[in-house]
Amino acid sequence: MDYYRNKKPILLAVDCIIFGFDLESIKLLVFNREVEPFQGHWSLLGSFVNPDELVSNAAGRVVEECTGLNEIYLEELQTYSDLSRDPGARVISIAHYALIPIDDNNQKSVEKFGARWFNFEDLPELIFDHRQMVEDAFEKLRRKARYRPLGFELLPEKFTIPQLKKLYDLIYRKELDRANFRKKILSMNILEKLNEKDKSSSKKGAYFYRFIPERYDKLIEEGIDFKL
Amino acid sequence: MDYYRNKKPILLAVDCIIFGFDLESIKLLVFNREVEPFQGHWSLLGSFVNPDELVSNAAGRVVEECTGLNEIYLEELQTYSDLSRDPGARVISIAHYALIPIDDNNQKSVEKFGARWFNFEDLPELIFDHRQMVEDAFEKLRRKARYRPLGFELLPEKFTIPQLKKLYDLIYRKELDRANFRKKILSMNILEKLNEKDKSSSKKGAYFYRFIPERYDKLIEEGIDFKL
DNA sequence: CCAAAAGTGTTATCGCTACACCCATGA
DNA sequence: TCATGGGTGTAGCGATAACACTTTTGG
Repeated sequence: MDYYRNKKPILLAVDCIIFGFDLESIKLLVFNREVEPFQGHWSLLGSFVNPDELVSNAAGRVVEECTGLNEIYLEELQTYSDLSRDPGARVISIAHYALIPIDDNNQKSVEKFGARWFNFEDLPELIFDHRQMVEDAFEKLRRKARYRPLGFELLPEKFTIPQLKKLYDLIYRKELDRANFRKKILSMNILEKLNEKDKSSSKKGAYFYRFIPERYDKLIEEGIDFKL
Repeated sequence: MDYYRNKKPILLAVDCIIFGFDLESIKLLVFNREVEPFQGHWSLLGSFVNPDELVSNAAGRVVEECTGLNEIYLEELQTYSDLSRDPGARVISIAHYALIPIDDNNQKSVEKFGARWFNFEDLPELIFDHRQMVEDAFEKLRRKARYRPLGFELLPEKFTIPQLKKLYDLIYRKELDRANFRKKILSMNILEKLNEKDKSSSKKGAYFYRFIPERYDKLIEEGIDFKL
């Protein structure tokens, strides 16, 4: 309490909304809080911002600590500053959201760290205003997916068109037309077809594709309209 | 310096990128800094965030102090946290941008406050990273104008279609087609034609319109595509 | 052989672009 | 009457939506 005597400090934190995709469903990474207040409750991953680091670095640090990944899509969402959002102290949080393809590697890191992937449709109760943050982040993700091919950030190196479509079905919360989706995606010229099939979900099998980074980057600069 | 002894504090501020439109050109509100460092240089309007206020309130307060307006479009842009962005101290700034229709009333408030509208095409040098903030804000404005009819926030109650087109010409940095612009706008059903003409810019005169708030709000919820 | 998913083709319609054209009026 | 900016009409094109059809292969 000494700390508060002369000047009530504003503590600055980051919280990360970490989205993942395992080729089946969209997931959210949360972890079981180890400290009071609200020990044992589910929470987004967060941290205070160190006095000598960038805010974006603080967010990157949090994600890396938990997943082992450090070259992922990470973007600032917005600031949350309600006076009573954290009952323990006056903490202003700058929320960030991240996109991660879930694979066995980072699945392990996550477990070691004590975090857990929840189905996005079926989240547990979260502390503070974290639920609101998640909803805001998802809205932004949907919006942004319209003018930037964000979907790819959530997919592994190799993926099939049906898998990609599945992801967009979930982001847009509606079933897109198979045929039209395929045509639209292929017309963008950012995909390379591989000589390999994924047979896990059908007898015929679906060709794997990978995206061509140069084309992808070019597209982002030009700010293509990605309506599906 | 006592202050720094135990804990290096992070100071939290807001800076406001205030866009205006006077039916001729887009303008930016800046003011001549009264305190060191950089006294006498041009700067965005800003303030430290008080310990007991919302970040968004801090931004609203800044805008109101200077323009007298308090029900304007105001939105968070992003955080700027470079360690050396402000040579005087470690200040993290959460930039906001605002949209204001310029009229005689607020023109006066602005002058009284010692601020000044500059043509957006012809800005003076700004301190710190304020130039970067302005560019980021304008980019966001352009982006956002595509899926939300932001233009109206910059116009007075009554305006003509050519005036509205002029504004979009400037936002998109290209001359749109008169005929198509008109059709697109009118097809959205958010405008009401008035029985009054503006004769200031042509012999024939252009009808005034005003927008219908209910329709406008509905449109925003539905998230209409506003590509022009 | 058949069910089920992958992949291709076809058509009608909508919206956008690029114009050409008409209208009103002050100088 | 004519130059000027406001306002309207339309043909052509390209993208999209909807849906039918073909292909592949394990069970």
